[in-house]
Amino acid sequence: MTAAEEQPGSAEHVLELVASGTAASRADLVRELGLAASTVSARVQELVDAGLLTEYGEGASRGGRRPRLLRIPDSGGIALAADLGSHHARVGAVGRTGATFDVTEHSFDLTAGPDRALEPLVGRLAELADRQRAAGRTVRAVGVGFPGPVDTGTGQVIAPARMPGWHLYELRDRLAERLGLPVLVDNDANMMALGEHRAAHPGLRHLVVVKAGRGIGSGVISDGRLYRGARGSAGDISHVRVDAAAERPCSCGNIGCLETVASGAAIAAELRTLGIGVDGSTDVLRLVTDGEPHATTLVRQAGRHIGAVLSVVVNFFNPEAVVLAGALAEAEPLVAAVRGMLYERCLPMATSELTITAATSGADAGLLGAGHAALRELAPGSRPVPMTPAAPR
Amino acid sequence: MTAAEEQPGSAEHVLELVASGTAASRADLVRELGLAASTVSARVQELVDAGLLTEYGEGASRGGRRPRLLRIPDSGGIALAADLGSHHARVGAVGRTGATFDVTEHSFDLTAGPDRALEPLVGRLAELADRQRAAGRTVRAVGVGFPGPVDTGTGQVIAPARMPGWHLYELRDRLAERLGLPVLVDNDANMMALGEHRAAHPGLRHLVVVKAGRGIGSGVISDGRLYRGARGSAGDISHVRVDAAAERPCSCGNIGCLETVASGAAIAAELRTLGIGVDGSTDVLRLVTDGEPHATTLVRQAGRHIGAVLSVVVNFFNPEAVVLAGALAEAEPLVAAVRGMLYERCLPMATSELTITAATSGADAGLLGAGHAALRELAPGSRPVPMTPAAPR
DNA sequence: TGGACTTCGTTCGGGTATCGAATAAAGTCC
DNA sequence: GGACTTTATTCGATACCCGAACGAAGTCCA
Repeated sequence: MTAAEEQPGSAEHVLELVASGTAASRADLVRELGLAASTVSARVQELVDAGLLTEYGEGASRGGRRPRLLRIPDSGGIALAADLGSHHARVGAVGRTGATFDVTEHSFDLTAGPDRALEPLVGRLAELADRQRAAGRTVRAVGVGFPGPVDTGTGQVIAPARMPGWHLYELRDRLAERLGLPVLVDNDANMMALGEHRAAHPGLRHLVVVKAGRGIGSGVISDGRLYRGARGSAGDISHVRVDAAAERPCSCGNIGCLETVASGAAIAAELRTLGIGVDGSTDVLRLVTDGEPHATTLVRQAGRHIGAVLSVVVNFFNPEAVVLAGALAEAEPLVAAVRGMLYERCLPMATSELTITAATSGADAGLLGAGHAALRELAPGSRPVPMTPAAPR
Repeated sequence: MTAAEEQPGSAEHVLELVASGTAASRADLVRELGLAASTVSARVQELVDAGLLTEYGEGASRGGRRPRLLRIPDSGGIALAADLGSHHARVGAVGRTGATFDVTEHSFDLTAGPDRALEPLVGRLAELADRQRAAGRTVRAVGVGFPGPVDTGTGQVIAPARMPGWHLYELRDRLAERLGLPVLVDNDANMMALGEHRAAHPGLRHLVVVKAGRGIGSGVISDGRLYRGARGSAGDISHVRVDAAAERPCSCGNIGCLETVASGAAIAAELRTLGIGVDGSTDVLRLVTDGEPHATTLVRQAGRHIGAVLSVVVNFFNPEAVVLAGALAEAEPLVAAVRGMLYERCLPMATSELTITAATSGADAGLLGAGHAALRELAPGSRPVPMTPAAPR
């Protein structure tokens, strides 16, 4: 069972079941969807005709006629995806199956403001699109994860800390205009949550994905869908007050935020005061894996702080899993510290069946989520623009 | 627009729109449901025939034919509701309109264990049922709010603190058996959340209702529906660690929980050490309204502690409203302290349109929620048991 | 080796829910 | 007193889904 709660039998639902590997034949779909075999047969035929689904031979018999296997052809449509960080960008293509193609990482300066940052990004994406088209794949949409708040209704960036010039920038529309493709923009932690959910934990209904990198953010999956909250700011744990952060001023204008003691940026700053030269959170990670004691201590402490905040979240939200993503999540001490804190502080009922783990899709989680979201939202189960003018509901 | 996300046009949805006052005529329903007028007309006719909906004259013209007003007759079915506390029980009847009838409060000892507590409860409910039937109303179901964790699947109580003998007690089935009616049991904070949502804030999608009484609990409405989390323990904020609680042992077996410094029980205990005789949280409330300085200080401090924990919840969950319910919520200093804490600590984005308020349905919130939930779940829009064998889905 | 049974998939007739147009009823407004 | 609104119902037309029947392809065992 997939977690998504769509109309059973919608084209999107069928594609998702096949893409995720949950269903590989019409008979599987009948079981998963709970619809009549005749209905499924008709729906599948439509999708095959539309080129969104392909048959490729037959599977093993289970005591009767062999099933005719279904697959999603990557030629049926891919999305370009970009996972933006403040100083780097990861760019690649994502197919409906969850496969990624042609993933590259570039250094790239978001803090220079939209005017300076947009060009290189558009350039990378346009080149990627060309290469994908040359490989015979249809580019249907673009998904972008941005390291700051995004108004998903308008596609504008909202008051990101430490990134002057971006406030109210219409990132979605500008990219769409330049690339000639529909674009979806969302917060990077939300994209990661979507990616980890689809790639590593489909089936889970309630999931919190924490991104611990230069900054700290989290994306929330509730009832199998991304939860954004009233104003789209759900998932923020970065600006929770932590006693250990005392009076430290935070980029948000408040004091004592979690971010000031547990983010990659904070740890790097602390290491620099100790005379250890580090640049970003990947440097911090490297020091930890090399066994540098100060870095290890600081990372472990960061994990404790994050765990303390998450203990409130886990008691309140009672998720099935907490996934740690971002550069620092690759540091074992951080994961261990979070685990310890959660098991110590949370109610047994909340942790007894809780999975606490590092992201399995690793650095590509954000990319996957962005690509998936774009395909789902912008390239639904039919040709470019369906004739029906967006059913009034 | 109501927040509930049901099949548009389901009998339940229609009844809810009428009950909440959102729709008062067929034309209103057409607008709200987005269905064709003919469809709505047919559906309404069915409901009128079934006695679940009544016409009562005509409304004001809006420039054309006058609408024929629809109303939910309370004779169409009510639920018995009980809001249980550790030392008292509030019992009453709830109609589909949200009206309450014949509400009474009894002292009653849950801590004496199920065998001693069940009889009086059954007695009260049976008497109430008799009176309601004598008044010409059909009793369709029973809803019960229990002050502790409940497995809503089985209707069993789960390991409640300080209430020996209740673990795994099949409260739902025992009551159903004794009363001869379908029974719904859930945690009291959940019931309160449902009640406040329906009665005071329909239309809001994301809502946290905090019950501050003898204990502290919260109920969460997400996407217009009660959110229970993976194992049904969502909404717990009582056992979050608070620095001010230091090493105080908590009923949950851990130390330093919010409950040990901010619950009515904790405040009462503290007052007793000061030589002030108090019994329950209503006593505490009385002292505060009388201006007793120690009580006021303690309550204000409790508000700060609760607010500090809620600030994490508000940042993370980004609700549209935080509603304070339970006895202590009637103390102004507590509400003020929570407000202050949230505005000070949360992100502006999370609080700029956040409503923070005391429960408007007051002491009846839990009753209302229990009644509503029972009617919704157990007495859907038709006669006792529909012929269709619970559509396989 | 050949039936009996299983699994997979399609075809086809029928049921149900909803829609839209036509119609009627009742009122407002100038 | 007509022109236009709003409300409500009636009546085919339609889309969607189901179930039964059937065909196709395989397994299993005597």
